[in-house]
Amino acid sequence: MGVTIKDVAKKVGVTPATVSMVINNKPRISEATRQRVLKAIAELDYFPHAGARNLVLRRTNVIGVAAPSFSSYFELETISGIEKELRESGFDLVLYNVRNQDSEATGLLTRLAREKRVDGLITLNLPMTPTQQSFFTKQGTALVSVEYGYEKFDSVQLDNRQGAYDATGHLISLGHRRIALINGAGSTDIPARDRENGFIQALKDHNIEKNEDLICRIVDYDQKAGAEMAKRLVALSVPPSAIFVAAGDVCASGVFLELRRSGLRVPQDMSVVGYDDQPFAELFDPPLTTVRQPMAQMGAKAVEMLRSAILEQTPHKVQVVQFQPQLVVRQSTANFVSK
Amino acid sequence: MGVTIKDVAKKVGVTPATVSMVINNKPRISEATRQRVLKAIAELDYFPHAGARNLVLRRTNVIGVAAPSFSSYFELETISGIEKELRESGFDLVLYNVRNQDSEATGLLTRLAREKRVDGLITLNLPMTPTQQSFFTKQGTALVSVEYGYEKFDSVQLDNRQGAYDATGHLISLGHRRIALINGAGSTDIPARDRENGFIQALKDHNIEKNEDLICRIVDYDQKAGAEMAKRLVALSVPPSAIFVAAGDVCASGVFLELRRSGLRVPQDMSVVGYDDQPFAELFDPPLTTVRQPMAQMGAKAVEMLRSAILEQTPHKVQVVQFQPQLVVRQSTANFVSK
DNA sequence: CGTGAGAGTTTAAACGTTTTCAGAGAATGT
DNA sequence: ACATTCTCTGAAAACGTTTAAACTCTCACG
Repeated sequence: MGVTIKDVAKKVGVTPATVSMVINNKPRISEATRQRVLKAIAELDYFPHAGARNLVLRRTNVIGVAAPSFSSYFELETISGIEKELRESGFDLVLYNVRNQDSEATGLLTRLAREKRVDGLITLNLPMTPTQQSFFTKQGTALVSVEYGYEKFDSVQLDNRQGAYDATGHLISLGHRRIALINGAGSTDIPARDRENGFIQALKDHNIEKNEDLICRIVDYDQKAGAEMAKRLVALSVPPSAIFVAAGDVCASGVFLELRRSGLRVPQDMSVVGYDDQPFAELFDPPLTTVRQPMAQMGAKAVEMLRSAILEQTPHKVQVVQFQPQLVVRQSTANFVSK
Repeated sequence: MGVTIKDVAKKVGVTPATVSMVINNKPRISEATRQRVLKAIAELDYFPHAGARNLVLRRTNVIGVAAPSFSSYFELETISGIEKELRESGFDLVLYNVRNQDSEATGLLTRLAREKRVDGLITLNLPMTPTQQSFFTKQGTALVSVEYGYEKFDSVQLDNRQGAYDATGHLISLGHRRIALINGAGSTDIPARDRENGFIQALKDHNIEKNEDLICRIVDYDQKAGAEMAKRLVALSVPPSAIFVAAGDVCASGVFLELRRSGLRVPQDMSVVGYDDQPFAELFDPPLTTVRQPMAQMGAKAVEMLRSAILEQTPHKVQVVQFQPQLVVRQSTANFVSK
């Protein structure tokens, strides 16, 4: 059915080896035959069979991207960056939606790697158990992790501590003293932990006492959870004057909804800061002050690191690159006014 | 480096053929050897090399998804549906972001197909030129198109006409007579054309005269374009009392912004209907009435169709499946009140 | 004219599977 | 005991490439 390298070889009156050398730009081919081969390739509309190539070259020019979901802006934007960068280096991208974190994840990813379907892997926002990690190191799989950091693997990280520190600092500089935090709670959620540390550090640096009543931890980062926590905070005998929703903008939207329901105005009655700078953050009423993360760049960087890890033959030296988030001040935060 | 089928054959004291038969559940293997082989496979941690398999089986168990962008909710949700369904049938998914519609797109997609990297292709929201189409038919590539319909290919379509008809009908039933339409304009944009037809049909069915001044066509479906058009509509000597933003919710958000800027309240002064039901539509102030499309289901259906197209050997019979959109009424629409 | 070098091409093995066909025993029937 | 059938396994070719090594020219040089 398909036209093979033999067909073009026969047409030109030459062996497959020669054709192969032309295709791969090998040096010792005369210009005359090169031209004839190229012509035949064009005429026959020949394309090399990727699978056959894999087999002998031991590489696929495919890299895998694994993430626990594709539904959030974070993943979307990062993947977009990855895709673009990959395209330019001639790689294909295969996507893996790794739902639960244990067996299934391992199964899928290791299958990718073991079956030699991919040359390398990028994990996105994906916590790995020690077992999983050791599998990949043992297997020698090239892997770079985005967001999470691991001892043995390259990673592209965000300075979550700093992001939270800046957001909190912004509120403090506006005069707020009672600042609530709504944050993620997962035990494996390192980013959430870092953000919390940044938050606490900012308070400490301004001699504000940490108040456990004002710290909310949620498991699902959705609108509903945000609304619930906002309700709880508003009901406190002395409610906060500002809320930092480190759990993300989606969650912050829930906070907005609940505040409106309670008749509180943003930012006059309550300042709110989000995290992520999702595209809709600007559409909020009022537009949300939030923390932007350079995701497309991170994706591109991850690809760059992965490529060099793949090409490298000397034992790999683990690299960590950290990106800085950026506070985007909009209209959901205002000076504190005492009542 | 990697452990091959030969290694396990040797360990068991049997030939590779036997191991292969065990792996593929071929019938005529004695239970005893089957067990020994399985044991050896587990002990050696053997996984078959995907590339080698491709080569002899002439199939990759990979399908490609091509879309002009991944940034919109539409693509995201559909891909999610595709991924899930694919996973269950043991396929991998490779993503192609096909930016411009001409040469590059053809190049990428045909490469995928010609190099036999994929068993089939799903195009998402991707108009194809006749040249591109004929390439795939000639090549015999299994392909199903989502959103766009083609004579020669299976497709999963949405009844855009009906969606627009319902949205418009909703506004009419609320008493609106001067209804504006903000719609896409691309010459290849069939969905936009269908929505416009649905809009016009609804007017006609209620004896409302079509008014060209109230029909806006935009090229970029973004916030800015939406805002601009809203501005234009508001400035009319007799402005509309309702706007149907068939170009999508993102665009509708621009309309919201502009209306607020002009001091007009939604829905008291202006009813607005969007299209897409993006997750943030519910976060609008007020929550947006819009048209929901069953994207995840469409993705799953596309996979199902593609799979049967791949497996089928008899000359393929083109199938078209149409899904119905659903109007989601929220608070951005209200009864018309004359001033 | 013999030798060596260099350029260009071919030969042949290899990559890791699957599968057809044949072959070796064991079981069955006569 | 012999032919026949059956069950299981092995041998070998095939899939479409790449590449090291070998080969064949042609040409320059002494």
